[in-house]
Amino acid sequence: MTDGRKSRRGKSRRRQPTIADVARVANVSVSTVSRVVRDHADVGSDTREKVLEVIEQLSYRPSPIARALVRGWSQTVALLMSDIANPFYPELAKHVEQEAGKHGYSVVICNTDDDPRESKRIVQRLLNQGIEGFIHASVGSDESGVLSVLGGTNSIVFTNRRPRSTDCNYVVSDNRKAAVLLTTHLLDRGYRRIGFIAGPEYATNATERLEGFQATMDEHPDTSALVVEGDFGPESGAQAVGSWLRLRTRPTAIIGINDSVALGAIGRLLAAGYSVPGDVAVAGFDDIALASSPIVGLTTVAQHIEGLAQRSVRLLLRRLEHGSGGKPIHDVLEPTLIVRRTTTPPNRDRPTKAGAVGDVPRRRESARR
Amino acid sequence: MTDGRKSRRGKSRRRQPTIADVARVANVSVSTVSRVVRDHADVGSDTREKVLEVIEQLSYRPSPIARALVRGWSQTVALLMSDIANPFYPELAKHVEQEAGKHGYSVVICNTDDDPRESKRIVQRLLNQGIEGFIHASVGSDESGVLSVLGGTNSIVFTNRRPRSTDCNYVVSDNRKAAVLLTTHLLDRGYRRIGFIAGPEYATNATERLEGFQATMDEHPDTSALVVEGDFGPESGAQAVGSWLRLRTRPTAIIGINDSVALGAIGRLLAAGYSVPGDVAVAGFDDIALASSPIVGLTTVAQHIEGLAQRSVRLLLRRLEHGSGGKPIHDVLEPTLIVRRTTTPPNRDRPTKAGAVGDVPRRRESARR
DNA sequence: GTGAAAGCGCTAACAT
DNA sequence: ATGTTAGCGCTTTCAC
Repeated sequence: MTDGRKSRRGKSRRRQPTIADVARVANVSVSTVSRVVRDHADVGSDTREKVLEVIEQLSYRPSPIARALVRGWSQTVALLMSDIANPFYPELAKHVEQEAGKHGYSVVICNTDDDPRESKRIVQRLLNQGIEGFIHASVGSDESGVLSVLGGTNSIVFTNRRPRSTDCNYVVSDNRKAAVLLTTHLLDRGYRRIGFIAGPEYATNATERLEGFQATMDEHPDTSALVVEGDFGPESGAQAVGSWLRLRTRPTAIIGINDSVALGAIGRLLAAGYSVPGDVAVAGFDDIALASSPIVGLTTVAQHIEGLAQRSVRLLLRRLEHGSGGKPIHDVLEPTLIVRRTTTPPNRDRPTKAGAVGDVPRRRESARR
Repeated sequence: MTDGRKSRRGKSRRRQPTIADVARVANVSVSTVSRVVRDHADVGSDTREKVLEVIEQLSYRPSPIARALVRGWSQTVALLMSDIANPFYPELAKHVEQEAGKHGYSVVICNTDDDPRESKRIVQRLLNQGIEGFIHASVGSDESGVLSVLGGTNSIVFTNRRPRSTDCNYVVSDNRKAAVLLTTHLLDRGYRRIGFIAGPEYATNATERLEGFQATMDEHPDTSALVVEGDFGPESGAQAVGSWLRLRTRPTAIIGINDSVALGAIGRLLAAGYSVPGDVAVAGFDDIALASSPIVGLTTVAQHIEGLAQRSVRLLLRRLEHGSGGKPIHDVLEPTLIVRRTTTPPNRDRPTKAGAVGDVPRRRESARR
């Protein structure tokens, strides 16, 4: 039964033309068509011409699945992150997607919720679906689990959060230094009692930032540091502020483990009637888009999200395509301090009377009503 | 040559065990293994036991590629959006991903930049990679192009923006009504001169909102409406405000086509020395997470992002799995007005003196310094 | 330069 | 209940 017209699955998908169809119509063999498609040499120019014509006419396109089956790859990588709702990640994802697209790869995006079991499951499922490579932007305690499922370290690069194992490929920014820059800035501005809203212990970017902060504070005996732990969401920023508000000796400046947390902190401060930066200065990390909005004008340390994304993708694809080329690569980018309004009080000698985020000299009395 | 040990490609990938390996070790046929794997009936419980054991032992996992090839599907769908950096989309994506994951599907996320040519290319590439279904959250003028590449309407559902063609499956919210609700709210609050920062004409959600706005304004002769067009980004909000600021008769309330635009508008207002809502009220659409932050407290109309996502996914999977079950489905969700601070001036009779976003009664004089 | 044929790893008739 | 076998659409030796 070489008819080839077996009954198909229930779906009445219009059958796509196959390489065999092209071959038949063009009156050549499938291998010739295959050669043409793959731009292989050894094809008579007139033959090639004709085949190309038929391909066009039938609007044939090679099946990626079949190709993947026989060649062993799928041109798809996955981007793992703890929470896509955290603004940092979409920005990262955007650039990852762009860079991967340039190389003909698609990107699957997955949330891990920082749950090790879930991460493992996700990786399994993705592997099952033929995903070849992974960019993990949120390693936490799931590291070894993921690595074991992957059966190695050659199809994954970590970014944003450095993995524990030094055996892995990763692209991160120098978080410790970022914290040093930021803390120094605050100290220079005269702040002495600084609150630090830390991240979870399993996240190395968080612990490195905390370390940089503490080291810097330790160098200045006349300062005092308050540290509370949170996750990376705005809520934990709000909670931290809530706990500090009850203290007699509140911090005069606050650092959030990232911009989202800082924003959460600011929200809570405003809600409680404090002005930022009039009463309390606030800063974060990452430089998400919102940080530069006049609404907030958040002082922060830029992570160069685009660079992180591009380098991660390139590194991954290199690994994927040229195999395990020797030692793992560790790419560490320089952070940049960006000073904005939330650490720049209008009058640095005394708190403002009415200050609030967005409060600046007025140009007119009012709008018409 | 049934040896099966042909020389593999350059990559020294550790060969994964195949179904044949399992069959050999377990001393059964491949079909039996296949049956076990697929949880098919007609397998002796002891045989099944043994096979399972071998599978475990060899840590065998069926190749998704081969499976996709023979079955014709890949368990992967794509989510198309104009710009993942626009906060609305990550929130949508998150829920889409969650819902799809529940059904064993992965989601590929792609940016179209609202570029018809690019959209078409993307869909082609994805199709080439074996993606089965599409959720298009940003149809614009690319509709017919995409549809033609897809060769039909059965593997795509539109959401967020209604497609032109009524032949398509879509899940959207009632944007016209949303605008009516919002405009009415503003009118009720006493605002008469209202600026509307519209979206591009190719986006139906934008035009529907505009239409609802204008219809409502038309019902009140004592009002005046200003409309400028923008895209969906904060920048266009800022620009619109910029242009209105030069007018003698500025709007006293502003509606952004979405929350991002509204935020951009607020930013510009603050930067120019106006207070929100003291001098100008501002509102948006969508109710992104940030809208509810105390920093902004943005009045908006909720789109119920989660519902949109869930219904879209379910509809798509139903279409994908049960084929073209009759007529296209049009799912329209009810919007909800959410009134917050940006349309609730502290004192409604006259503009406040020092008001600004985040300005509320203070509890203490100041923080210590 | 071109074609025939053997798979890639799996599923689904069709036997038995 | 289990095995045999013919493909899925493509790539890739190996002949001619």
